[in-house]
Amino acid sequence: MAQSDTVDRILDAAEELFAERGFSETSLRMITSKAKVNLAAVNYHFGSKNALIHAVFARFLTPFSATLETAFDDLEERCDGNPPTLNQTLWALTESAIRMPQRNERGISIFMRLLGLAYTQSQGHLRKFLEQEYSQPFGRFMRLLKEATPELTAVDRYWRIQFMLGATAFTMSSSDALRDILQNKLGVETSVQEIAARLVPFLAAGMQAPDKLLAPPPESKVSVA
Amino acid sequence: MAQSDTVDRILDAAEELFAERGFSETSLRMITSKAKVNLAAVNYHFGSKNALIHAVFARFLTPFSATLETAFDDLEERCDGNPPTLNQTLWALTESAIRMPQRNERGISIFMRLLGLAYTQSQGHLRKFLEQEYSQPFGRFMRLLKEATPELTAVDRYWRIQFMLGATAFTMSSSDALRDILQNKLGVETSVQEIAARLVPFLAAGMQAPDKLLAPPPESKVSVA
DNA sequence: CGAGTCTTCAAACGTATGTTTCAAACAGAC
DNA sequence: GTCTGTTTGAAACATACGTTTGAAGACTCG
Repeated sequence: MAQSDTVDRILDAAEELFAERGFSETSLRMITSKAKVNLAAVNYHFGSKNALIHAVFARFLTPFSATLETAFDDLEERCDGNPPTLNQTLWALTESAIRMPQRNERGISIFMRLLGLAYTQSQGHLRKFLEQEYSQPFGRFMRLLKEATPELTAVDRYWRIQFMLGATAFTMSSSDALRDILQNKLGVETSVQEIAARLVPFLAAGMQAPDKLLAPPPESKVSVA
Repeated sequence: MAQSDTVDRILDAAEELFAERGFSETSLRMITSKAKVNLAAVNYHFGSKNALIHAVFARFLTPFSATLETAFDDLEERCDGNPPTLNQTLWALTESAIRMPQRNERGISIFMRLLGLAYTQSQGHLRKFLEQEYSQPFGRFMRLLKEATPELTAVDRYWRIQFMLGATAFTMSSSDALRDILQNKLGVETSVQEIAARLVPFLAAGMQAPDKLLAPPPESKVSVA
């Protein structure tokens, strides 16, 4: 074990536990005992718990954002000049995620869940870290979305992007549990690829829905104030 | 102060702090000092921190589920015989949430955020509590969704419901933060009602999207395995 | 081999948490 | 007014946390 596989053992254990239980609900002692590593190793190798959290994200996000950049490059080249469609953009993102080399078969769903938690748990330091570390591919994705939906106002687009993010992060993050339920209730097996194949059309349809209604449909007796 | 307004002061403070910071990130000392109440009062009146969390949810959720039941009653009566449409069902839910009597103007958004956190933070006790306490209106909502989308297979419907839940829970659980970002970037104010008015069409369109694609669109060079 | 560096280990530190204790203050009934 | 049950108060409890320490171990390279 040349260059301390302690670091990787810690990262593996932390990644899994954070995804399962959240950040503040996971203690360093849980991580180190799952990783079969001494408690002090975390502070020795990473400096602090927060720095460990950052490292967990960086280990996945750095190669992923590289993959994503080349996928976007390919896409824009293929469309030469014309802006890529919404479907193409969403698929470029989805395929980049699916095709990332995974440490294990749960890799994607674990990471989706972590991303969801990052957005949801109010860990100020994490949001700051992600923003300043990965603003470029994120901004590029946003720009592609904008060009693919020129009919939307900036505000409408903003909110619909949030809805997409939510549906994706939520579904992917709990997809293990959901897959199990589905198998028990309906006797169906589902792969991450199939979930993505169902999710993308859902997102695209939502993104391109007709204008927002400011009130409930006319059939309804009650109106919104 | 006849019947101990201590209880309500604690509930108010807890509700607000939980929504702001999450459950495990909020200590009893923060709550009691914000409520200007002795620390021991929480355990005296509620028994434990978990029981306090349950009480915060029950205070909102119990009247809400009653409101929701009558909204569903109204809706089904108005449709006499025919199953309500998807839009009608979603709006019945949304309006019931919006029209709930609020303790203050932030009432809805606080509670939406709490619901999002409940789904998102894996607080086992909370999920168990909510499931066994409010399974009836939830089941009824699911049944209405099923009748409103007879064209979907059970599996498709299952996944799309997850997508809807995700978009909703995620958006609501970070809606304050998102609103702030929006206000800073675009200088727009957004009320919960407006978010809902944008969310419902998005969900309805996604729910009724054309059949899932099993592969990326033909323009794409890469195919899913 | 042995000096020097990097890594592990057990133990402790200081702090914060949820919960308990028990006496004091209070309320309403007689 | 006094008694009884309920509510508050300050303090302590036990436990868990992130982090630090300093010595022991392992490894590299001359």
